[in-house]
Amino acid sequence: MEEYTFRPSTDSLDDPPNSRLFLVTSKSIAEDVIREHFSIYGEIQDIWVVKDKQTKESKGVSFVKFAKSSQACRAMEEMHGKCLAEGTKPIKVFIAQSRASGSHRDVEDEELTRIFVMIPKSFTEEDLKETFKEFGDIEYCIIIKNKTTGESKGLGYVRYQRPSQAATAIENCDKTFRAILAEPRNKNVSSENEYFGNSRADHGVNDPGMSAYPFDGSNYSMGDVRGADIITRCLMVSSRASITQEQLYGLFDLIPGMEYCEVQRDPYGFSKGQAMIRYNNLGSAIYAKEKLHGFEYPPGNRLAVSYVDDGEDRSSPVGKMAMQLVAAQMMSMVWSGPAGAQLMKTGAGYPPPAIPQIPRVQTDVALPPPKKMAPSDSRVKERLFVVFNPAPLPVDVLEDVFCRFGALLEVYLVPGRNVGYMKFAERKSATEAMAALHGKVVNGVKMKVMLADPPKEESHKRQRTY
DNA sequence: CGACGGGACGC
DNA sequence: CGACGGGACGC
Repeated sequence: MEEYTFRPSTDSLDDPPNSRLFLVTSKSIAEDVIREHFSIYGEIQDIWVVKDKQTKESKGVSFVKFAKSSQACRAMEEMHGKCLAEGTKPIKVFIAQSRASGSHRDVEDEELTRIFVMIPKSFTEEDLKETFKEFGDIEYCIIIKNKTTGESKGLGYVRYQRPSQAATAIENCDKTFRAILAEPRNKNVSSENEYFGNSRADHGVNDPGMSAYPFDGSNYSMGDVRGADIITRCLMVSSRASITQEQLYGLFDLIPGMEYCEVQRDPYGFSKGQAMIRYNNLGSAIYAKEKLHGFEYPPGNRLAVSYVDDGEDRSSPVGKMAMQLVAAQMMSMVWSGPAGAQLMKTGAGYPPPAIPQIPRVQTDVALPPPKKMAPSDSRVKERLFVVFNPAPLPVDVLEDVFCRFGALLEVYLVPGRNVGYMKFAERKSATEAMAALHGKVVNGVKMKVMLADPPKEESHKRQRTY
């Protein structure tokens, strides 16, 4: 263990980065004079006038620690070259070198005015400028692109006129941009990089198309549209393997509007492998039939879904034709995707019935309906640690499943491992997701769902500037 | 038992 | 030229 060392709680040396000023003044300038002139720029956490140990005389050097980098930068910009008292020399003001660096070279504006951001691939340089101009005068914006295809890499630089503007952007822009100060271009890779070439650019690890994702239910072709079919809100599900009420409910409830679900039982209480499902609207029933007929659930067990005559009055030929017309339109829409939906909208003269999302998950647990993800700048209140067997589920499936308990912030899969983390903005959402999903199977993948241990406190190598 | 990311610029 | 002190009481 280390010796006990005193760690001040308020100003941790240079936290946040670039929040401390280095002043060169006349030796007659005292702390109170500095405070007088600098406190208007923000919250001063510490002022230290360096003095000779013996004589106690000022060495004409001081440090001023602000709460924020933007405050320190502003003070530097405004105060550099000013005189703090009659007959004293103009002061010099710089951002202090970080204590650890050991260097006493002046920190130049060049290093303080350019930020590096992560942006959507669709962002143009104009988009970038529009987004970041609210924080200050932009000198230029550049997006890093693939040199051959011209495609954006989702990274950009924004150069501001002044350090305080760059600092303000880093402090206040949306967290999803991950804004940090850009490393200066010149002084590049020499010391801390490996000797073997570039590497590190593209680890193409998690290819979603290749992921171990045994069943997604999307490839099963639909049944023919036969005029003789009766179409009802009521469905019969047949399965050779026995399925519990809860499993079936969870599966068919993925389509909104289910109002009845019951597994048929024989006199001994065992499932006969048949169940009745009813939806409160025809569209959902049609959709369920087309999507779940032939669906493998559990994996290897193909479900058969058919319409059941529910005794509803269908005697009117007009009514029957209308229903079948609706059914045919919906199926063509499913076949041809959104374009078909557009055609139908204009062709039929009335808006199509709402089509639920394609069920992407099959699971042995009844899931609540999906909820919105938490805002991306929310604080992480709880993390779940999930172990997958035999292989991780795709991120989009995990988002779909874990978001249903609310406040899901992010899904992170550890590359090359069968584990991942689910970040939540609410503790309750996390614990409810854990209670509902631990030990359960989704798309053939069994999950262990536990509270994550706190991340290991690594040395603050990567400094964040907010 | 399984465990902690992501991001760098043709001079 | 102009660069690194102070000093502490909890889960």
